[in-house]
Amino acid sequence: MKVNGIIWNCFLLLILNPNKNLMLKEERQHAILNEVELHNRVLLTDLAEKLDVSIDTVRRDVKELDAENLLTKVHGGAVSLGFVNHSPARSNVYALDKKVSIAKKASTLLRNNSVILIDGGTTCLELARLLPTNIKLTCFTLSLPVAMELLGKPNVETIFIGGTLSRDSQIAVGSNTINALAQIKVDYSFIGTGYVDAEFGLTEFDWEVVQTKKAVINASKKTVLLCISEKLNSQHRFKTCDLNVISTMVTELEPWDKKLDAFKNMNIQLL
Amino acid sequence: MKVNGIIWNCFLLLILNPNKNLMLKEERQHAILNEVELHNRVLLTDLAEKLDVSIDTVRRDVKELDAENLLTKVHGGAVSLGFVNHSPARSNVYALDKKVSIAKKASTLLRNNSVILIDGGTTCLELARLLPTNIKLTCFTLSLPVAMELLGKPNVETIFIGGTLSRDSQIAVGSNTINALAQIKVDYSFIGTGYVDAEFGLTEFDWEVVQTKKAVINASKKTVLLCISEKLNSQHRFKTCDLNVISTMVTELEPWDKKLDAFKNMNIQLL
DNA sequence: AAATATATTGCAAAAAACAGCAAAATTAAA
DNA sequence: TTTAATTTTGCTGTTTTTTGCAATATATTT
Repeated sequence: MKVNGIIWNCFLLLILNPNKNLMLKEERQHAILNEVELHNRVLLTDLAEKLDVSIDTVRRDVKELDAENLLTKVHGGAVSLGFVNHSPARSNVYALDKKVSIAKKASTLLRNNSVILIDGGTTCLELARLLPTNIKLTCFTLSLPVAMELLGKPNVETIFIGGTLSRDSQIAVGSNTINALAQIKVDYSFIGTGYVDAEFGLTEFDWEVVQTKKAVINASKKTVLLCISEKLNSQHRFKTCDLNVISTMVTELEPWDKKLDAFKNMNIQLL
Repeated sequence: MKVNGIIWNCFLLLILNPNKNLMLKEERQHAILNEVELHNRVLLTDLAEKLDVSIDTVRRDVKELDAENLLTKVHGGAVSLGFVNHSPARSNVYALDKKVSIAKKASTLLRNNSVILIDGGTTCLELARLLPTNIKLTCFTLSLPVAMELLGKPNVETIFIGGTLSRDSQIAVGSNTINALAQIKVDYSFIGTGYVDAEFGLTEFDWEVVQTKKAVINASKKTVLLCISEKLNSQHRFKTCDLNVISTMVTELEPWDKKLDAFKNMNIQLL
């Protein structure tokens, strides 16, 4: 009788479990936070689809997370705190240790008197922070936080590429910026990306950011992509470029890691 | 894989069930804790099933464990302690000092759809911070901190004038900046100054900054000087301009204050 | 100004939490 | 061993929380 009940429950479990992906609210909010930290910006509709709940639920979750100061709710979506919060204390950068290791590896590419360009995003910001102090650099940037960081480096001459400022990415965008970029050619540009896929290349959430990144790539002899492995094999709406325009890709993984297999025969230096 | 786990649980249940009476409360709570630590989260219903006790019992257990701070009880289940995010709890408390009154007075000059330029310096930064939120503005700036501040204003479109960044003043300077400024004409520019004197005009410590400020003044129909009274009647090496090119001077003093006597018959609006 | 997208609000169904109570199990004492 | 006291457990009905839906309001874009 009792055993019958157990068998019955087992049966039910077997039948029903694959269908229902039951999720705790906390778990869901955790996933949302993760997504926001990873991509800096997400749409409520995308979240709802990904988590398989109604948009209302996602909206309520985001509202709560915003109230707890864990992210910033914006019209139609949410952005990470780091993007609107200009506090020098970046203790809450997502996957900071990975980004630090990426930045360290990337900085080995630098030579004395190199002319470089550093893009926006938390990984690039980390590079700016960890630039070696023993070599002289001329550094262009269009990111406000990166520029702030570079000002603290005595060995770096910083040139800000002006233009209309994008609120959430905190970088200069628009025609002005693109024109200014057209007039320079740097040795290396270090760029981040919202999403990267071996097949679809680099993609972004924001169309204007894509235009700017394209101009950045054109303004550099070699382009270095800084990207934590979590972003590999993801994609979004707007395409920046194919992977073959990237000279070097830096992740926190060892170059021979299996996760990088898809990128190995693509004429990209893996670091 | 998931199904295998379920089958395995069923099997365990069937085997172990006759012994279930041996399971003490403490033992059960230990099992719950184990499950939570293992999977970071757990549903009460799953626990009840797994441990073959009523949901109420599990609930009470989880409640106790929560009271002992061994896990965190949430609606529908429990999550491990490390799982819940401890909020960074940023406290954005910034003290409003005397410059606020200057900034407030200056902001009364603004009209809807005004195109303005805000210079660097702490007083100008305060203006950026206190810009009214109810009128739309297009705002140029060459100051990094001001730009950061402006990004937080939803009603302000911010354009950064690029150029080489000056380390100590945190503004863009140099030929690039001056060229860019030559191409715009704003309604109002709000500038600070290192030193001001009724006779000698505006002077600065830094030659490059002077060049930039000159270009700013040229790029504006009207120039507003923001200046705390402490700076009145002081001068330095490099001259920016005479006082007669200034349209409005804003101090924290009342316009009729005796300290402003020297500026009263100079065709300058005192605010 | 119209059209679209996003927010807000109220509501109802489902799930979960809670409080009180009685049966069962455990413990303590005779 | 038996009995009484205490704790634990499961059940019931009620309250609260969560969630999705629909209608309305607000915001954004064209």
